[in-house]
Amino acid sequence: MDGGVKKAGVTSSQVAEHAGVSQSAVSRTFTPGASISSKTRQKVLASAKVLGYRPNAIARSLITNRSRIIAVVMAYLENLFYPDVLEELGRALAAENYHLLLFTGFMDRDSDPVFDQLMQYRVDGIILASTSLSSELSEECASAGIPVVLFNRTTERDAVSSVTTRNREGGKRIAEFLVAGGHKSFGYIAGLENSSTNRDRHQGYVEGLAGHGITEIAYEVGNYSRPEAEAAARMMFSRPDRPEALFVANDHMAVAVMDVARYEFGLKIPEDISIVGYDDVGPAVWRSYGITSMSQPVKRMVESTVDILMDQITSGEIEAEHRIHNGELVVRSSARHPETGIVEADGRKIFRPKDV
Amino acid sequence: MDGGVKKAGVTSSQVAEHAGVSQSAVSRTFTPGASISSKTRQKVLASAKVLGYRPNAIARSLITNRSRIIAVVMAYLENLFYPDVLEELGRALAAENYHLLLFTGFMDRDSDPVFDQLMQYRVDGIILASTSLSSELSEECASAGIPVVLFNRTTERDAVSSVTTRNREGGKRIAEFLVAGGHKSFGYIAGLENSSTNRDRHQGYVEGLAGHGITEIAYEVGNYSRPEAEAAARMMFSRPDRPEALFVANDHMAVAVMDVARYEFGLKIPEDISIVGYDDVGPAVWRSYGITSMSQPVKRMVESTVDILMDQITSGEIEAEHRIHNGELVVRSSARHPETGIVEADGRKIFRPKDV
DNA sequence: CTGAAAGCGCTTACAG
DNA sequence: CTGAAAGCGCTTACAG
Repeated sequence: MDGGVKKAGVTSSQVAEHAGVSQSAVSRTFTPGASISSKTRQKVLASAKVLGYRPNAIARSLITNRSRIIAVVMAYLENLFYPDVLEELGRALAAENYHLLLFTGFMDRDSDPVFDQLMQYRVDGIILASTSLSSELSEECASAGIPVVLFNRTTERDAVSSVTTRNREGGKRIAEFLVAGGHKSFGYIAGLENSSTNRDRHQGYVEGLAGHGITEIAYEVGNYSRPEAEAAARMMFSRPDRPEALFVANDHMAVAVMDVARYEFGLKIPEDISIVGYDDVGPAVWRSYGITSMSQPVKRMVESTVDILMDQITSGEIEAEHRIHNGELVVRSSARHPETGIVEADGRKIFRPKDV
Repeated sequence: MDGGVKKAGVTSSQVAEHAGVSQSAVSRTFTPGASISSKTRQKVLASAKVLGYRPNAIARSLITNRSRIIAVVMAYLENLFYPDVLEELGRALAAENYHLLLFTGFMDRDSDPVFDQLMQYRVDGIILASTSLSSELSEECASAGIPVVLFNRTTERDAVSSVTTRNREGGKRIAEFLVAGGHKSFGYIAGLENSSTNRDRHQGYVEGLAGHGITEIAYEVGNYSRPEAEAAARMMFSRPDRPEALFVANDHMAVAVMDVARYEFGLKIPEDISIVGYDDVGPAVWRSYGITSMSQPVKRMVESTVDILMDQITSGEIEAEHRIHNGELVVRSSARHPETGIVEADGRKIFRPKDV
């Protein structure tokens, strides 16, 4: 009965003694690429097994100055896009033998304490995947010599690496789609107004519509939050000039907007109103919603993110890099279809106008 | 231009030199409760600020034998219940000054490599919040002297701490509700058949129905996966003896089942079929689904989990503890309402039969 | 309250 | 290929 007492944890010295070799030999056995004879190695491995030895990653970190830990800051996970990203990150980092220290659940912009924690753990890299964290934080990290990648956002100054999709082109594509669908009046429900994703998507939408001589766009703000999106939708649908076509800045909000449209205003989708979203995530795919939505290729975005990090960690060079991926406008049933421009690809319907 | 070069990181010795005190004094300044004069403390703090010093948590861990890291193993995040839990855990652990090392994105039962990682980082505690991990793993951890809490599941032998809700009572309550609603035929769509949640919910359901002389229950398996739940629903709805009332083992599956019912079989909910779920999470609340569902009090469950962990860490005693919370059957529109037993509480409709 | 010193469990030149 | 030794950046008795 040794239950209840925390085992001391067996050390390399104990293994060394048991195997009749030096502590160095034990260390080399567990260091890939270290020079060690197979015979010694076998002896060590055998003893390690008997004693239940595992190298202490903490001690290793201290001396190598590498923690093999990547911090991921993700303020909220309600939007299924983020859990998706997180799962993919878990996979990708594990494949590189890195671990994921998650910072989530604080809902503020007060990121200084977070930063402090990151620094104390000497993380090897940082992924900022939340739209509501300060740009300062990221630059602070970068200037501390820790590789940082912004996921799905950028900062004004582009001193920090980022991975995004062509949000402006996405907004524009959506405008083209809605115009091609024969809609006459347009609206936009914004996300966080000072986020780069919202800014770019909105700008592209405005430009796209302007290209067809349309300059009036009904506008409400949902701040990427479900309740706020509902409120925005109520405002939008109460307008005397309720638009025929609505671009909602992400799917998380679009779902809420559709529910308000159907169950509070009795609107039929897409007969009474066409709705297009962004992210192509979770509920967007479900039959109840079937949202026509710009996709963001999560898997490739995550790959790029980890790529940049690994590059910077191994090279020691921190040079800002910006990887921009392409999305597709996946066509489902939440918006009227245009007569042309819809093609089949990978079993999905995609909007690809000829002139693009 | 020092960009590109990883800064060495300033140490306590450097701060000591700068402040003209011993390295011990610096350490004491950053150790809450250590005996240090306010004067020395101020000097140290000033120097630390100038130099940008932060204690190295890795070095601290090595000597204190406390990493202040809790590992959370959560195989998949698709079911919004888990991101919810994760966010809450992030908050609760941060409040205790602990950090969250997340293991996710591997979709198998092969948890041995995970275990190895956990051990190498000398985590202070482990939360197992995924239904697909082996019971072995958890006992292995426990026997290694690391506090482990199973979240939302139990094992046969109850040597490992757990936090759950009364799943059997929940299943029973659902049976009572459906019987009270006047349904005559019943079905069940199971989650992972060997998971404790599924076993208990199913058992309670069966017992509850048996109490009313009902022993025939149409049965399909959805394994807590969306595509499998869809397949199960198709089987269920194709039966000549399609049940009037269906209990789906969690909301994640219930959403999929509702979509299949409505859009593939043209069934009206709840007119043609009543559906009840479990978890009371995310989409359950949305108007498109409005699922009548047993709630699991995530916040309180998380509090209990962190509580148990903190107790065991500080006391050094690892004694299995089982906390069981109560849920409520939250009544919405996915199932026919009984004439009596529905009460209002906290602005929600709850099913609470008198004789319970 | 303060400092000198030992030591946490490793990695890695260095010399053989 | 191997071992003795230094050292990573801290905490914490110990003595004053």
